[in-house]
Amino acid sequence: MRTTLQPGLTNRLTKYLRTTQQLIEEGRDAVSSKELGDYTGINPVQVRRDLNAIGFSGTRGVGYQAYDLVEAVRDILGLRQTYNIALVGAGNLGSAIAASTILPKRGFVIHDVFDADTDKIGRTVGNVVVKHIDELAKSVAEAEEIIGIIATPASAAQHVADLMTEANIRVILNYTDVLLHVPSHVDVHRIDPTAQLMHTLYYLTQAEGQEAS
Amino acid sequence: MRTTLQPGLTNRLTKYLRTTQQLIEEGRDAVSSKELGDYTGINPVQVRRDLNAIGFSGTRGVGYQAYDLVEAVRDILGLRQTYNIALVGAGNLGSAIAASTILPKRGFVIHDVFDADTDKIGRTVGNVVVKHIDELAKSVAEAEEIIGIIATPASAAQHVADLMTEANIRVILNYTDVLLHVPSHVDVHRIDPTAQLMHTLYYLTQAEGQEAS
DNA sequence: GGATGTGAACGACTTCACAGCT
DNA sequence: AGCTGTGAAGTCGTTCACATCC
Repeated sequence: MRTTLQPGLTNRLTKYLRTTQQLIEEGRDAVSSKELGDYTGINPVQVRRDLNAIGFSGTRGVGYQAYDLVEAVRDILGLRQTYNIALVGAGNLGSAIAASTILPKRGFVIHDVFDADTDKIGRTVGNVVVKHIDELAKSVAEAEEIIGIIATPASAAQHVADLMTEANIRVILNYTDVLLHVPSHVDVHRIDPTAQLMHTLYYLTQAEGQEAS
Repeated sequence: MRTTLQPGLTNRLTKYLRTTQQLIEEGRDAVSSKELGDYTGINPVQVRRDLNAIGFSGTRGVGYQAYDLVEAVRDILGLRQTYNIALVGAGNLGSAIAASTILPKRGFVIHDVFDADTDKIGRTVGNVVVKHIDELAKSVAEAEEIIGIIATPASAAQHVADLMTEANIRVILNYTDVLLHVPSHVDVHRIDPTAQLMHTLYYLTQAEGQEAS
């Protein structure tokens, strides 16, 4: 009986996963709920409740076994498989994304890179040769890609989104500034650094205002 | 009596702000709570409650006046001022960030760009001349910067974070993959595209598993 | 008709407090 | 001593349903 987990829980589990993976890289063996709470901004009690909810136990006085925790969460979230990604845009941003280690470490592989600029076709970005955007549909089908990243100039974003939709891409990561219009079965995620900034700055300026009292 | 808004609310307000601004760019005049809900993933009822909570009213049968809404939210969040940002890392990623329109549109200005590579010093990135990382403390003080962006290779990230902390930076946007250790008065935000991916893919694969029934 | 505004019930998250293991 | 595990109370967010107004 594999019941679907609640949205909030899956969200938090991914955070535990990322921070624990990184603590392991630092050589850590066990992690406490307090630590996970500090790094993720989630209440320690909530952390314990969540890990408990997925049937994972720690040892009192010590914490949770880091490696086991990672495995347990990956199992629960079904993150054992690798996903191929189609990246469109081979400029500065696209090159940076293709070269980054963040995606591969989490089981995502930039399998194809596309661009409309014929000068860029054939160049290598990351480990991948840049293809022309016209080949997107074919490549996406062949590599069974369901995730697309848009790292083009803003002016091309909607067009690329349309191409991706036609090619049966289901999830789009949008690094541009434009609001994409897509069918409801396609999930768009914006990478917007200001979202977090605005939120934080509100509290920062509030705090400053109160320091006078 | 300017009471501090609840965390959840400010978070949601920033989302309404961004999408409304972009709808305005598309020439839209009025927005409905349903639309805002669709684009932000927030329940329309919640949208109405939130706008109500900050004392902003729409017109029934029509929606909310887009321009007025933007102004109202900016007032409430105190986002009238402009913030200068210190960006460290003038490689592909740093260049892309400096050239992007996302930040300036929201009142953030990349005022200084730093790098450790002497070959890059003096080059222009975005509209800014790259300085050596040693000048960070001085520049940050002069421009009264409280926000720093780390767009360096992962190996340099912690060192840069230390420099920023010493220079009195209060908010750090971390584009690298490493877990930064900073004093508790410094806010670190990770730009991690996989966070949203993992969450979405969980539901996508769950749904596929159930299509058979 | 179409959208806002709002009461009421529900569910999720937070927090306190404390028992229990190592 | 330190950290997990958990009951219970309180707060916040979500959703349904429907009245209200343009």
